[in-house]
Amino acid sequence: MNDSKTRDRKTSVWLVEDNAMFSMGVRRAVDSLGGMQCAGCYPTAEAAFAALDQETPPDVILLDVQLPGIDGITALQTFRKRVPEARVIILTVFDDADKIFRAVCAGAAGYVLKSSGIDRIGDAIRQVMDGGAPMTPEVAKKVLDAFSRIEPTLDRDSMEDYHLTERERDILRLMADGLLKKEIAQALDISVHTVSTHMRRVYGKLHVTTNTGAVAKALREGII
Amino acid sequence: MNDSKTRDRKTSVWLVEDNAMFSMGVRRAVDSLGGMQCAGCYPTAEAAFAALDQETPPDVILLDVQLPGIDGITALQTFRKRVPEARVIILTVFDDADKIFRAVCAGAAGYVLKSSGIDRIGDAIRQVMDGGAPMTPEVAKKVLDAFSRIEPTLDRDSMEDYHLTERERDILRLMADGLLKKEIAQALDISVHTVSTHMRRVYGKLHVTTNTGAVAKALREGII
DNA sequence: ACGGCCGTCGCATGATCGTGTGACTAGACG
DNA sequence: CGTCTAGTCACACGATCATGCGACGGCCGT
Repeated sequence: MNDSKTRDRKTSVWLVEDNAMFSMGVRRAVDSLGGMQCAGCYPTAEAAFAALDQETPPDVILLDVQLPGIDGITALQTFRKRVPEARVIILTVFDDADKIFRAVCAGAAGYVLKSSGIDRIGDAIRQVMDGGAPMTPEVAKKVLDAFSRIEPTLDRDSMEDYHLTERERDILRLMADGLLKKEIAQALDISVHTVSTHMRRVYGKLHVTTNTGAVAKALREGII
Repeated sequence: MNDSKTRDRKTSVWLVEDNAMFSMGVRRAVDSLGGMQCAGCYPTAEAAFAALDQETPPDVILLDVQLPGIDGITALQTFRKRVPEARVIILTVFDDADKIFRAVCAGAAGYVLKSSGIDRIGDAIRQVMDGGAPMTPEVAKKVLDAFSRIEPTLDRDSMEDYHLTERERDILRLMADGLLKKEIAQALDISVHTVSTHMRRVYGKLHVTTNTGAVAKALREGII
C-alpha cells in the first residue's frame, strides 16, 4: 500500500507518558533523529484523545501503559478504533507476560521496554513505519508461548463445509482481510489469474456471484 | 540452568526441505558457522520421521512448510509430539498471516522467511538455542495482527461503534448480502451514486478500502 | 440565522472484478 | 494406462468499483 521508504513527509510521533522527565528525554531523542518528529506530547490518554479532534492524527503513538486515569490497554483500544492507521508502540518498564498478551491482543504494533534505552525507541519507530513489529526477543518468546497455549480450539472440523479446497480457503481468508486480488497474488506468490480461478470456483461452491457475498457467507458460516 | 554459550557440543540441526538447491545452500551455511552442524537433511517430512527412529534427535529443526506429502503444519505437530525438546524453526517463502498463525499455534519456535537470506538462518538457530523466538519484523507484525484478530471483543458493551449512520448500515447490510451497488440502489430506490457516496463514507469510518474489507469488518465486529 | 450533519445526486477516470474459454502439470485412483 | 482433482496461468470483454470533485435541500441545535 504505502511505501514508507520513499515518504517525503516526516513521521509524525505522539508521546503519551506521564513522567515529565522521561517524556522530555524521549521527545528530544525522537526530534534529534532524522525522518521523524514528536508532534505531540500528552501526560494522559484523555489529553491525547482530546487532541485527536483537533490535530492531525500521528503516524506513530508511543504509549506508556501505566498512566493515571484511563488504563493504558484501554487507551490502546480506543486509539485503535479512532485512528487504526496509527501504529501504537507500547512503552513500559514491565515485561509481564499478561500485560504483553493483553497489549498485543488490543492491537499494539510493538512492545518496547524502557529499560532497553531511549535510543531503541527510534529504531522501533522506524521498524513500525516499515511494517515491522519491534519486539525484544524475550517479548517475542512470551508472545509465542501465549500463542501455543491458547491453541485448544483450532481443529474444530467435523462439520462439512462447502468442499472448498485448502487453497480456496486461503484465497477466501485473504479476501476477507480486505485484500485485492492483486495483493493476494503477491502474498501467495501466484498469478492474479490463478486467484481469479480460485475465486471463480469458490463462487460456484458457495452459490454466490460477488466477492462480498463470498466473504459474508464464509464469515457467517464459519468457513474461515 | 544450562548455559548455551558455553556448551561443549555443537548444536545439531536438521533440515527438512524439498528444494535441493536451497537445501544445499542452507546446509553449507549452517556448517560454515561455528557452534552448529547440519546433522540431517531430508526432502520430506516422512523421511525425517523415519530418521527419528534411527538417528539421535536434533536440537533444532529447520522445517519448510510447503512440502510434498505431509503438510508442513502437520509435520510440525508430529515433531512436537515425538521430539518435544527439539526447537522447530519454520522456513518458508510465504508470509501468509494464517499460515504463520497456525504454525505458531502448533508450537513453532520461530518463523523465518527464505527471502530474508540464508545468513539470517544462522542467527535464528542461535536465538532459539538462547531461548529467544526468531521472527523477521514482517512476520512479527503478522503474528501481532493475528493476535489482535482472535480476541477482538473485550468491550462488546460500553464501546461505541464506528458512528455509522443508519443509512450507512443499511447499505452495508445489503453489501453483506452480496448485492451489487446497482442492486442496492434498486432495492432502496435511490441512485447508484448515492450508494457509492455512502460506501465511500463507510470506508472512511471503518478504515478500509475495499468492499470485502468493509463487509468482513462489519460482520466480525457485529456492526450488522 | 447560521453552521454542521445527513441523505441525496452527478460526473469522470482508472483500477479492479466477473466470466467465458482454453490449457498445462503433478499427483491420486483405479 | 487412462481418468480425475487440485493448482496453475493466460487473454479478453464488459461490468463494476474506488475516488476525487462538486452540489443541493432538510433538519437540528444554539
